[in-house]
Formats: sequence, C-alpha cells, structure tokens
Amino acid sequence: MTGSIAPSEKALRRAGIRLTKPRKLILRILAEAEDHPDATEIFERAVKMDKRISLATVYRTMKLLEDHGAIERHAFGDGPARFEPAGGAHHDHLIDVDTGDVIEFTSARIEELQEAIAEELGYEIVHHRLELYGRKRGS
Amino acid sequence: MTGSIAPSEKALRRAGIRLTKPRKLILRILAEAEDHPDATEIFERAVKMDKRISLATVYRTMKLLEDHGAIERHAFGDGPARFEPAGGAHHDHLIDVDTGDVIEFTSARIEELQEAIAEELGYEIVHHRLELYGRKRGS
DNA sequence: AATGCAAATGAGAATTAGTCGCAACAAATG
DNA sequence: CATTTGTTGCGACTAATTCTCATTTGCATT
Repeated sequence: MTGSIAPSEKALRRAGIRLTKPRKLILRILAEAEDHPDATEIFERAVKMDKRISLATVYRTMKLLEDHGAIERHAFGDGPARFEPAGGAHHDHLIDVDTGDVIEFTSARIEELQEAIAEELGYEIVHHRLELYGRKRGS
Repeated sequence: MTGSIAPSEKALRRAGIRLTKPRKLILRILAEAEDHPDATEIFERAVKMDKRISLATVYRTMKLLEDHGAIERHAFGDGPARFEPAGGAHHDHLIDVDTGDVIEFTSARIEELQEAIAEELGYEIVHHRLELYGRKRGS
C-alpha cells in the first residue's frame, strides 16, 4: 500500500555521500522492499545481485543512511534491528506475534497524549516508540 | 516511591518452582531494587552475597520468572534487557536520553486508544510497548 | 535423618547481532 | 586518466544471551 519511498540518490550525493556500487544496490533493495527487512535479509537480497557484497557493508550502510535520516531503525521484540525507508509520514507498528507481520498505523490522538505526558513530567520528546504486539481475532 | 513488589516465594513454590539458593538470592535482589537492573547488574549484586553464583543462572532465572509473570523484561533502546518485578499496575516508560534515567507513567487514555486501533485492524493486543525518549526541558 | 532422583547449577563453549582494523580498491574531482 | 580520500571485503573481535554437560541440590519419601 505504501510503496515505500526510496531515499533519493541525489539527496545523498548532495550530502557528500559517495554513491558506491554496494550503496546503490542497498538503496534499490530498500526501495523495492514492501516489508521491514533486517540486515541479514538485506544482505541476502543483495548477494543475489552482486556476489561480492559483504554483510559488514550492509551494517555500515544502514548506519550511514540512518544518520542521514534516510531510513528508520526498529527493534521489534528482541530480534535483530529492522529497517524501512524514512520520509513517509510518521507511523507506529502493530506486530503480529504469530507471523511476525508488521502493520503500520498512525494516531494523532496518541501522539498528542504523549506530548502532554512528557510535558507534565518536564520533558521534551526526542523520539518515541509505540508497538502493539497482537494476534488476529479468531486465531 | 513504588518500592517494587517482590514476586512471592510462596506463589512460585505453589507453581512447582524449586526454591534454590540462587533463586532466592535473585528474588531478594529484585525485591530490593529501586531501579531496572540488567542481567549483569543483577549478577554483580548477587556475587557480593554469594561468590558461587553464575551469570547463566541469572539469565535462566530471569526467563523463568518472566514466564511465570513474576517480572517484566524491557529492552530500552539497544542495550541489554532490563528487568523489574511485575505485579504493580501496568505502566509505560519515559527514558531520559541524557542520563538514562527511567520514569514510569500511565495513561488510561492511551491504553484505550491502543485497544481501539488494534480492534480496527482486526487484532487483539497481547502486549505493547510505549517508550518516550526525552530530554529535560531547559537542558 | 538418610536416600533417590529429577531439576538446577556453574563453567565454559557456542551463537547471534553487530562492530572494528586494515590492506586493496574505486568514486569523485580536476 | 591520475590523484586522493572515502569505501569495501575480510576476518578478528565484542557484547548479550543461550546451550551443553558433568556435578550438585532441593525436596518428597522412607
């Protein structure tokens, strides 16, 4: 549904990032991903197109892209970090505990309440994390 | 303020859990903890009272207690899992990004909204995680 | 109190997720 | 197309946690 927005190569180049072959490949994989892949999954998809790529480069690139706000890093439950292109509207996640599927949702009301709570405690929110872990009704 | 409720030895014994020396020790440490210690911290506190205890036992006991609903496991940011006795009212956390301090809070309104969202997506919430990462106003 | 035995422990090896150092390599720039 | 400086691939390394297995211990029974 989202069709996930790819972090544009142009924008990265403008930020002084070198557009290397592995980076272009990873960018393409992220652009085509409809899910929230972890580093290993990205690596596996990448190897299919360029046998030479290394897992370390995937990790390094993920960090680079994260630092440049091009992707978001999530840590659902305990497993490995999972990534998705940023740039779309902010959203939270509902994780299907049986299948691992991730469903995105938003709630302006919840965001407001969070702000209000932080305010009351004397804090300013830097970022937040809201994850619902659920099971399909009637399973 | 909370004084954190200790998971009672009696309740565990009733559930068929053997009350071993290391387990009693860990239970005592949790009962006395005013913070949200991770496995290593619990281990260090334990070693002070019984040099024989092993880190593996701490991990095993944490899993055991979690499975029995006696404690809650949290994974703030990326670091190690941190624990706290369960049994108190449900609460969420605000983490001070500068100091690492954890402040507990509750919001019935947010809980309701979460339920409503899950409902709308056809899910039943098994558990959730709401963390606000913030900075003290005027820092 | 002594006994039996399943369950739990300690010590260390193994696993998982991620990071680091370094020599070889390849983008960008002129 | 040569230079330079950032990037890559590889393997070694770390941190957190789990596993293996020989030994010990809780506890129900004698």
